Amino acid sequence: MEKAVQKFRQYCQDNGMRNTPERELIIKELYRVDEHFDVDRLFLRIRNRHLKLKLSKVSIYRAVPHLIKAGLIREAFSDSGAICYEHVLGHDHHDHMKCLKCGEVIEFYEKEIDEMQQKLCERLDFEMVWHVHVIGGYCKKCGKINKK
Amino acid sequence: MEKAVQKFRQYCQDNGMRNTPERELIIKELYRVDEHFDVDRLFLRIRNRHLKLKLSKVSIYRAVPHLIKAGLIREAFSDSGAICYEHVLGHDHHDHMKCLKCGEVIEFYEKEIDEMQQKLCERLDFEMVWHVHVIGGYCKKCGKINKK
DNA sequence: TAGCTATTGAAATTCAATTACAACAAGGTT
DNA sequence: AACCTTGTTGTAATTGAATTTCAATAGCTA
Repeated sequence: MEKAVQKFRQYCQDNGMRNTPERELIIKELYRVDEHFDVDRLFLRIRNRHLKLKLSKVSIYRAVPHLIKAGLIREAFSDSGAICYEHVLGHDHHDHMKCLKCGEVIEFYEKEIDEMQQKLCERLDFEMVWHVHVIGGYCKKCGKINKK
Repeated sequence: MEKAVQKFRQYCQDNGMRNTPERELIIKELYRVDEHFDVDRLFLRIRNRHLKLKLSKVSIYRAVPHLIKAGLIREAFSDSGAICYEHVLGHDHHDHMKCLKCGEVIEFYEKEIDEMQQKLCERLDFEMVWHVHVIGGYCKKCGKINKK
């Protein structure tokens, strides 16, 4: 977590930005829990945990693009309208499955898929910056039966 | 195109729904042009082409889930807030690359990636219903130089 | 410490998408 | 063919995520 704060401080330096308590609070709360989150969820978490401090939701919205550029978080998938993010620091790259019934999110990593993707891009002269690979379906528990 | 209309009529029958001129108009305009589209773009296309007819945008919003279930269209990717759809009928499955500079959308299909994805799901006992695989980056034309 | 300017929070705004509701019409029933 | 049930439509209001505006505030550097 401290690593994340450090990295963001560096990012601020490099980009003529200021390091503010609000941003540090966001990053600390962000990295305190290793879960997918959207802006609203993170906002509520901060509100509940730091009752003394006030932090506007707008500041989180404003911080997100920087956090992404700084390499702290990335978009994971979107969930009923809101974008869900996840940690990057200390996490290997992975993609997601999402159960359409219970909502569970399963992380997966297939080296070979990633490699083929990379080769494909090279073949097409396409310089990949990011990719999203989400699989929707029914998890082991929810199975084929209750598709609803 | 007529095939699409037919298929939707069948879908209506099967689901106790009514076949209306509005829905047929949507499908016809939808299948007249083979392009990615979002609700707003489709709405404007219909408005401009059929000046005499009035069709509410809400009707398109309401039709979309049915068109998806009926197997006529599917979500392709989302583009600055709005969801983009594409034809399913008469199109092989494919995924998308999107140039971050010029916005060009490149369709790709890698049999092996799809197969590995399928195997992965079987291994995890996950019943895949859909998947999204979008690669963002810079196309051949926009190259590495002008990243913005 | 002064001062430039990035950052903040509150409120207003945008924009896609959904919902409420009254009028309408499709299509089976008599 | 008129009737009636009920799915569908359009208008307008509403939701909800995300962005913008703007005045007040506070980092940072000289």
